[in-house]
Amino acid sequence: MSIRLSDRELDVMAVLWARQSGTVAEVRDALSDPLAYTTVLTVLRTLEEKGFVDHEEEGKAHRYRPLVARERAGRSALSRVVEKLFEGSPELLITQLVSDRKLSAEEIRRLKRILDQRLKGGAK
Amino acid sequence: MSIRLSDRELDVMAVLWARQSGTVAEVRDALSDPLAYTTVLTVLRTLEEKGFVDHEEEGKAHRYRPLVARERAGRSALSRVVEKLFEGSPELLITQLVSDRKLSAEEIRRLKRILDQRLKGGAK
DNA sequence: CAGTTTCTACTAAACCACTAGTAGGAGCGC
DNA sequence: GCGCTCCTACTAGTGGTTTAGTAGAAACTG
Repeated sequence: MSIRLSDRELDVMAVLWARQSGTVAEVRDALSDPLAYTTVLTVLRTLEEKGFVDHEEEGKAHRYRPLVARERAGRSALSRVVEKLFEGSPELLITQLVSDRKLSAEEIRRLKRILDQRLKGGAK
Repeated sequence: MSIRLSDRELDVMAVLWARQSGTVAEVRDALSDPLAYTTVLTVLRTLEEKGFVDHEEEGKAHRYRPLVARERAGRSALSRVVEKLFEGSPELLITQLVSDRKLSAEEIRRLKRILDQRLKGGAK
């Protein structure tokens, strides 16, 4: 089942993924855009409504936790991008990413190692 | 400058990228979802307003052409995904894509070759 | 305990995405 | 020419996203 997050929801989730959990005030402080307290609260509530986060009481405040892992959300987003913008070909996507030289030599070497492992143990 | 396409706009752009150009009727036929003629027209018009497509007269109809390349749109979308969902690390993204075993052994070998080339000639 | 701060719950307004209908022009078919 | 079809232009409604204000409870501050 695919995960769908709006831009702002994604910002908020990113904070929760990074910190494991957060109150409204904590999330608000961590966001790069200056938003009203109640705005952040509203976003968290809609995220909860959609089942992407949870909360427990902490004093009189609520502490929110992500219910979906960053990996799962990443997978979802990536599928969409591959599908719509890279003709369904992950290879094409990686090729473009690599040729855009956003990777250091060290990272490229690490990736080669990962590919090798996949080639060896990969089947199954 | 970053390119921003809504879901439906992306569907339409995908058709234009695939066919090089298209009239409203052609795009409509190529879309997988059954949309009203005027709906497709509206999407094309907003795309034009945003500067992502162009059109020329063709008889009494309009023939639309993409003004942005698929690569550029892909780059934009990918940056956002890397940023928000993979902690700014393209390497992490590729790692997940590869470990999700969406790639055949043949594709992995091709990728290794690309990485090698980047390692050799890569520094520019 | 009165004032201030901190919090949630509720409400709301602006904007955009998405969908499609209606009007009216242009051309074809007979 | 009359009707049918195909086309654009304009209009509009629904719903989601984003933002934030107001109300009122709870707790801290002196």
